[in-house]
Amino acid sequence: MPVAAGESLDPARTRATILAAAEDLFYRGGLGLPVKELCAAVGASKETVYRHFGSKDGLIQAVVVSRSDRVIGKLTAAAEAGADPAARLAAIFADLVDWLAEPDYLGCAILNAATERSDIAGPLATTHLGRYHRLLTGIARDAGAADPTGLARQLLILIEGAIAVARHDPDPRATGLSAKDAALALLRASTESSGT
Amino acid sequence: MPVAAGESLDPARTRATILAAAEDLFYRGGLGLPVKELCAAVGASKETVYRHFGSKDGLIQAVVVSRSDRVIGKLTAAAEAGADPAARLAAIFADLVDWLAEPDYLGCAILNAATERSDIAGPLATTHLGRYHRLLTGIARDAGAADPTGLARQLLILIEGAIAVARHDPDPRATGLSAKDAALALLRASTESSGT
DNA sequence: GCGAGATGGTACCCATGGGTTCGATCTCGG
DNA sequence: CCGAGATCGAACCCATGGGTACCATCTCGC
Repeated sequence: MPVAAGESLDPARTRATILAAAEDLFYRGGLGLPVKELCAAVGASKETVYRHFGSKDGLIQAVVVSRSDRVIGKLTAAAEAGADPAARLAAIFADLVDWLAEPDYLGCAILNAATERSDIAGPLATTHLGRYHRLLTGIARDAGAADPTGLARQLLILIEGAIAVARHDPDPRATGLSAKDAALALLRASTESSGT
Repeated sequence: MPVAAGESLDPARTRATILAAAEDLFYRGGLGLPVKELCAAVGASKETVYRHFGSKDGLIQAVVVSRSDRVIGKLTAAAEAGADPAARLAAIFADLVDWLAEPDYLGCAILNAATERSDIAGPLATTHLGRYHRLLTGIARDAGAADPTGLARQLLILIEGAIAVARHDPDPRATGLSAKDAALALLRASTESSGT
């Protein structure tokens, strides 16, 4: 299915198609994927890819940014769903558990990219984790935690830890549930000691 | 400093030297390091490297196995140092904090390798985390936790989470300390609810 | 001192893969 | 209906890097 076969020949759409395919293929097979294979998968020519992204490094950067935006967006939505902070946190961890248990789960795409290409993805990973931490801090603050940023740091550690461990775990669901239990226990402990 | 310049020309020693250098260089720059550069760094010829390790993949495998053995060994020693379980756990996390704060800290070499070459290092990472979990389970059991394997899973998540987050954190020490606090809190909670 | 095995150094082979170029084709706005 | 821009496909260029071959040299045990 070529990018522009009988279709609208829309550059923006072409770019989006390539970006989506790259995001998927890079996640599944690593950033070492040859551009040629990406082209074959998406039915695009190398010239088109390089016209839209300049270089493979540019493509990698675009992929990571896109991924981070989507993850944070989805997370923000999940965090706004529940009424009380505990429920919102539980919702976030429930989503996490489901994700970890997916058969083609392969860890955090952003941190994976940072490992493979720290020059490009390292700073993006820092930004990503910063956004993540800010989001969790909001929840911790709403819950009335004594030290919101500290609790948020612990929650972030639990999330990323579960993401890392589940990848090489025979029972990823159990790992996710353990993280969830720990998160709720820490939230409880943090709110008990201070005022409601 | 060539491997066998005026020295003992001992194959085992040569192998160990190459392995140590590869472990260091792979950690700092990733597994993409050309064999040629490793040779230049250690003063060995490619022929020697390939005679000892067969292929670059063989070298990578040997490096990861070596690293896992050393980490588990060091950890076992740290876990046997303290008297009571809480102290042993605190010692493990204290070491962790120091490690995370090192200037050239770059995350867990084994999980990094698994990200770059899951075909080789993936199974080794699973084994590594299994060993880690077993070790923590021992501590949790000694501490009288209600669910030793569950608590151990949480502790492992905290450790690996801190390792992952600290890598892209402007304040890695704070991240390590947060993980330590969380670990001790979870240990306390887990032992309070059951009998001493 | 002498032969076997280990090593360094170098040159080499070749597959891979990023990036470019060019011509033919297609779509769309004017 | 026609030109501008987008696209495909394929050929091409070239740097990189894994792996091999060869040779001189060195060490060590006999």
